[in-house]
Amino acid sequence: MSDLINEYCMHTATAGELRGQDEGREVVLTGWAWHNRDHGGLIFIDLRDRDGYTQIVVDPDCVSAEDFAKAEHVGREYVLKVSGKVRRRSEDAINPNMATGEIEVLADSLEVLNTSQTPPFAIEDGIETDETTRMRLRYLDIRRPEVLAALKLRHQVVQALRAALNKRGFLEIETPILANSTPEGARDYIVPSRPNPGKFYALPQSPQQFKQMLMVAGVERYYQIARCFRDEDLRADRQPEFTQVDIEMSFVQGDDVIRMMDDVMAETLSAVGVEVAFPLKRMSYAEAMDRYGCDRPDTRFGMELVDISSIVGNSGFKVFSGAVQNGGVVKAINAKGAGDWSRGDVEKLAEVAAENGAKGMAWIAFTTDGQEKSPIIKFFSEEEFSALKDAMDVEPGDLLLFAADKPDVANAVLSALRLRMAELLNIPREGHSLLWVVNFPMFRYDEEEKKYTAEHHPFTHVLDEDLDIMESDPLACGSYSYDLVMDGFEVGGGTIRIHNAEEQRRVLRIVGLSDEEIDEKFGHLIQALELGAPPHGGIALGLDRLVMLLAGKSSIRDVIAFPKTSSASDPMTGAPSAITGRQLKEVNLRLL
RNA sequence: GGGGUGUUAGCUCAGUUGGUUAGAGCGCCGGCCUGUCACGUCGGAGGUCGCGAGUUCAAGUCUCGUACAUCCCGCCA
Repeated sequence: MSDLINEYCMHTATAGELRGQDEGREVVLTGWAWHNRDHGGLIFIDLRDRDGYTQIVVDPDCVSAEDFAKAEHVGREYVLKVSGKVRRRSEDAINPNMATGEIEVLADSLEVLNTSQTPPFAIEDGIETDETTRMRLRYLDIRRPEVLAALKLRHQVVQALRAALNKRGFLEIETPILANSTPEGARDYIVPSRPNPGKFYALPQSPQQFKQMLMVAGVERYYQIARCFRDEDLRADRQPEFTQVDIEMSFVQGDDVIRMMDDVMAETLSAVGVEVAFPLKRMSYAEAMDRYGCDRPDTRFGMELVDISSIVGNSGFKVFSGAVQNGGVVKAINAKGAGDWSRGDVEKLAEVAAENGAKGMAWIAFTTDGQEKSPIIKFFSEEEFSALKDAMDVEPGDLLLFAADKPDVANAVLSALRLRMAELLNIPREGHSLLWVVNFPMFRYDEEEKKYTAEHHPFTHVLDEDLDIMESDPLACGSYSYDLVMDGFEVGGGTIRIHNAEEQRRVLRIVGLSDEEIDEKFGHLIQALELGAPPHGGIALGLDRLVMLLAGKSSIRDVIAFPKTSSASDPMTGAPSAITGRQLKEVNLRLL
């Protein structure tokens, strides 16, 4: 393989591969001039390609006067072809900070393949240039080693996943990009159909229905590196188009897919040098909510939520006792190391609580010199306060933060505070922590829409033991569902699907569809289930997020070759842009 | 749709209570330099302070609006 890198092209070696053992080799290198150090009578050019860089020495005794003159005028990012001999550097000239620092290439000829304007930002790691500028000239940005490294890592992850799936008998199959609008879920990107005036395709939010059809088709094991589209507002970890590793398999039940993915992920992470203990730990959705207030907990640190409703539920502090009496809970976290914070700094945290729906945020500080500070201690009896301290494992230097509200609000508030405190206290979060969060509830109740919706999606198989209570008590139904959580991010999610047409109808009725709507919108799916659908299930990995975390980046833009800005535009190409009146007319559209 | 932050030289930033000709580092251009590797050294150029209004004798600085970027909430089955 490595020999083939230097075939079919101008160079005979890459700038990053030369070492001491290559001494004496006659080589031709091509690449970009990174630094040009002109000493008057001797010129050093660092020549960079995608592998690394090598120092070129241009000595007037070894090249023609013409080539030496060319070398004097080589600017940043000039494209060069250099022939010469690999030479071991003298001891005092060895650069230990450079992979190729033991050698240099003494040029015997130099050709400028192309000149370059001076780039607006340095082509090197660690720059702080505004992202818009980098994205406008993304091809320059990708020349920077750290950006290219992220794309290389992405490639390795994809290849490792493919290898792991291939050897387990999965077939890689492509599904349509021009698909149908889905009635529920995110907003679709829509594409007008010229031969069908007034009708539109939708770009797929995921190949969900197609992959289920492939199972009905008898493919048995399928995967796809699938581009997906959602027309919703962006975030650091959300782009309008993103990539899922979409996986589906037949004749599975229960935790079969989880067990398969444990092996696939073990092989994939190992291939990129990340060692994690497999099989991964599993945690029920209920336990994740209870301990972390969140269905995608970052388990690299503690500061877990503690339910203290039974301790303070009858206390004199009306906020706490009132919350419990109204069916709510009182939970708290212990932020160790924040006990000496100023009152002002603590009160600022209340903003985080408020953003997440809290009406206020109670706190108790235990200073390192043994004092207890808080506006609320006076409301507790000695027994209550003592039991509280026991429950929260209090020591001097601790700060307790409380949330008293409906369970979902209290969880959301403390989950956000937990993450914020980890950040503010610089709690170490090195390495990676992966786990499965399993058994999500099948339904949740949407207060605004006044109806039930599917927690994962309406194709999820209800737990066998809950099938009988689906209509009578939907919220009590569990499901065969699993999220792969890594470092506090959902990097994958899947379910065992419904393969029984009648169960599928029942679920769709519960989420508010009439029989007519079911036939209209999901008729093809129901029919497929009626034509011999095997039991099946699968998962989709968020490739961008997975690679982002493995690359240690904080935005998926850093692991996408050509990402979009937060307004979903591309500064390089200018997309999206206006189209001509003729184009509009051809697809029967008129702008408002 | 809402909130926070930002926008000054090619890049990263500073710019005091509103007050003379808006600064620095890096980069760039020119000269010198045979062992540098963030080369060194001497000299030089480079600005519609995002855009538009307003207040004022006077606006980079204050007010309002707006554009773009970024983070978050809503949204993302």
